[in-house]
Amino acid sequence: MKQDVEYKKRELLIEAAKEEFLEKGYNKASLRNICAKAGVTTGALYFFFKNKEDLFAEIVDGPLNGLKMLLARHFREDGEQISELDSLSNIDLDHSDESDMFIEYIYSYRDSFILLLNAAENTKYENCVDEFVEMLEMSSPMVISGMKGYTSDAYMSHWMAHLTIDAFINVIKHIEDKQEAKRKMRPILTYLVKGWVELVMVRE
Amino acid sequence: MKQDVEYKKRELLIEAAKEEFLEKGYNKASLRNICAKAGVTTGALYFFFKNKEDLFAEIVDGPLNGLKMLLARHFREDGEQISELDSLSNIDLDHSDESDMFIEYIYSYRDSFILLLNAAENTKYENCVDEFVEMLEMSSPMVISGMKGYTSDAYMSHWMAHLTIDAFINVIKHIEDKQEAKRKMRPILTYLVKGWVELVMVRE
Amino acid sequence: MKQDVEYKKRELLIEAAKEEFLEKGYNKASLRNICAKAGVTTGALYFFFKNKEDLFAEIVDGPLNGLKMLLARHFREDGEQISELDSLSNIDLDHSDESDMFIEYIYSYRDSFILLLNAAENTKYENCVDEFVEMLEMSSPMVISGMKGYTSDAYMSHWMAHLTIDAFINVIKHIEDKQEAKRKMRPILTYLVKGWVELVMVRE
Amino acid sequence: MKQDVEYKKRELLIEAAKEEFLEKGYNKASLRNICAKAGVTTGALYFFFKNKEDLFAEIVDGPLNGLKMLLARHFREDGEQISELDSLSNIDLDHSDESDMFIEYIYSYRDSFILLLNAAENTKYENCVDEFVEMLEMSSPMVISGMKGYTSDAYMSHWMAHLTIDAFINVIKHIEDKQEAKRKMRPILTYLVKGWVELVMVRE
DNA sequence: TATGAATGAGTCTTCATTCAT
DNA sequence: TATGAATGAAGACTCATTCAT
Repeated sequence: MKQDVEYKKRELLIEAAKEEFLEKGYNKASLRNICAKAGVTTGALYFFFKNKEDLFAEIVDGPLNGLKMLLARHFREDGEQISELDSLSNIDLDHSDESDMFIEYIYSYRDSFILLLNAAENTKYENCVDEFVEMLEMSSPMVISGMKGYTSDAYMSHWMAHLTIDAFINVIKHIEDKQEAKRKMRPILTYLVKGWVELVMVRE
Repeated sequence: MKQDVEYKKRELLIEAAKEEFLEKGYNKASLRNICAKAGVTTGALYFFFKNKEDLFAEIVDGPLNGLKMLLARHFREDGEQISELDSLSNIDLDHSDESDMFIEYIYSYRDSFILLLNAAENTKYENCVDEFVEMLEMSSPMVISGMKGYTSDAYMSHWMAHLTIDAFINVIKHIEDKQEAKRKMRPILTYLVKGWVELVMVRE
Repeated sequence: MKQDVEYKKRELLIEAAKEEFLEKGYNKASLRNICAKAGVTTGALYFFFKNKEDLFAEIVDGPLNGLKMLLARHFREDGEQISELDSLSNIDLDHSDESDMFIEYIYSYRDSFILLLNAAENTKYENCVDEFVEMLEMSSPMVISGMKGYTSDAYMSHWMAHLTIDAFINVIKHIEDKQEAKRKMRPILTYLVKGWVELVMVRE
Repeated sequence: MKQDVEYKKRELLIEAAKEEFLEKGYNKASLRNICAKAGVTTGALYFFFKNKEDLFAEIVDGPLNGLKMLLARHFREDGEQISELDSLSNIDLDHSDESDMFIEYIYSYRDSFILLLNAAENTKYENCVDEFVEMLEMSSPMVISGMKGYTSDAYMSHWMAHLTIDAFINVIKHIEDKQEAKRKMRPILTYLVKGWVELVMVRE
């Protein structure tokens, strides 16, 4: 009973924080406002969270790590799969399933990801996008070098990684409906895969 | 003599402001700090500039408008050129010259553009990128509808515009050397043009 | 115990504010000074009060509204009483009791009223005197038109209202002792009532 | 020629100052604004006027002193006249001519007097009204004591002086047209004179 | 758990005034 | 005469954070 109430206060704070951070960004967001919105006192906030950054982290950290793990696993499996191919023509250009999975995951925490993308300035998360770019960028040489007769162009690898991540970000930011997002993502991804093949892969 | 000194103070303020805005973003940038860095009193800043936003604008507005005008002219000319084509195969995939010109212009005010891209939150410029996306997005239907037998896919037009602008932004943000930037931009642009042709143009 | 101390700080702020506002007027009054006088930090003031105007209002609003209600009731009763008269000669020229009552009320918040009269420039209260003039001015036609054979001169009504209110204001401003104020007010009021009868009432 | 231009600047400053002081009051009036309105630089203002207070004085001091002198002369003559009376019934209740004269004078500098009445807070002129009250208050005993068998009630003398001055002030503040002002003032003055006779004069 | 009073450094901005030119 | 750059103190107000209770 008591616990319910207490738990609720924490939840209320997090919901209020989401709103405030989203509306004003990390810096301009006011803890006072958040407390007021949540109908809670300043002190209470500091019972549940260490400080402003911690409050932000609480909203954002879980989903972000989840996505990182998902991606890491994806890249691992991708590497294993491709290393079994022996011809360029056998590459699977259709990545709809993976794309759908990512969208599925991200959209179940869309609030948090929107926060990460739009309201994380002056936070340790402000460059989190770069991490994803880097993960993608790093994975491609491993994948490609697994193929006979091919090596990857470092620079193009970087830029394709950027474009790919940006494509996801654009979808996440501007399309609210999950199914719609999946649908829109697929053709874009097909185009991007062609980019990887044409620009990044170089015949030795 | 005197004039030199006076002129210098304004310049010093602008230089200090660039540094501070870049380092902390618009919001967190402190006018006190800027004045201190410039070796000037608070009042002096308010002699030269109306307020914080005006100081930021002074750094950023000129270059931004210049680019807008450059782009507007480009799109106009592009439309005229293409409308004379009568076959898809005649489309010029090489946009190196235009690309070089944009890079050339942007890099002559790179400080300002970096500020616009990284430090314009809570400024009237915070969505300036969207304007460029929109300009590009809007220009493509006009260009394509000028070609016999083709029409443009609205959604893909939007996403290609996004990717194209993002590509430029990535270069501007991460490559310091102008010539290097030009060199890197060319193949990316070629790839992007292919995207426009493949994804956006639809046979009627 | 604790409560005493906390309560005191708010009180201290209000007392310091009264002093400062009185001495310098609303505009020139400095919140810093007020806090210093009260031995409190700037933030504390903003915990208790929303802003400068709110601090002023806190001192002044209650007493002012009280007086308005008192007057409203007085005018209502006055109207009822007089409407029962049928001859000018029956008008009661002695308003000592009402006068005493108003003085009594006002002097129990004299600080606040002095503030309203001398230090409310640039405040929403700066024209509060006019409101009282208007109340008085509006009430007289109602009263007079209730009497057979008489109507009121609009212009004289306005000026008598002004003089009447001014008479009270002069007393409040310059006489510190409540009993003294009552005593001084009475003959003045008698004279003023004669003015109402002679100048404002017109035989139809 | 040159002098014309220079003279004009001073005039422009004074006109701009009148506007600004009237609109914002002495404190809130900004010298910068005044200079801007006048199309003149800050330095120029300080060539013509010593400082803010001096600028205000320049607008207000002449008319104010003129009125003081007018009043002083009036009181002197009044004293001489009345001292020749030997009966209360011979007192002239009609002061229209004097009233008209004061109104005439005041309205030829109405801007300045409005400034004195509404915008002189924190100025050495902020209590100038009191001076007039005092002049009037002081003159009446002299006048009355010149009459056989009468003496004046000090307190009532003070309050009648207040009411009389207030009556003028109300007219000046709220009636724009000079002739209208004269007309409105006359009956009020008649009433006030009766007050002086009834309340202030006491049979020995 | 939670309160809420209090901190104090910090924010942007405005101002009357000065002074070398 | 007049400029206009520069001063520097002061203005109201906000903030994340702390702590005795």
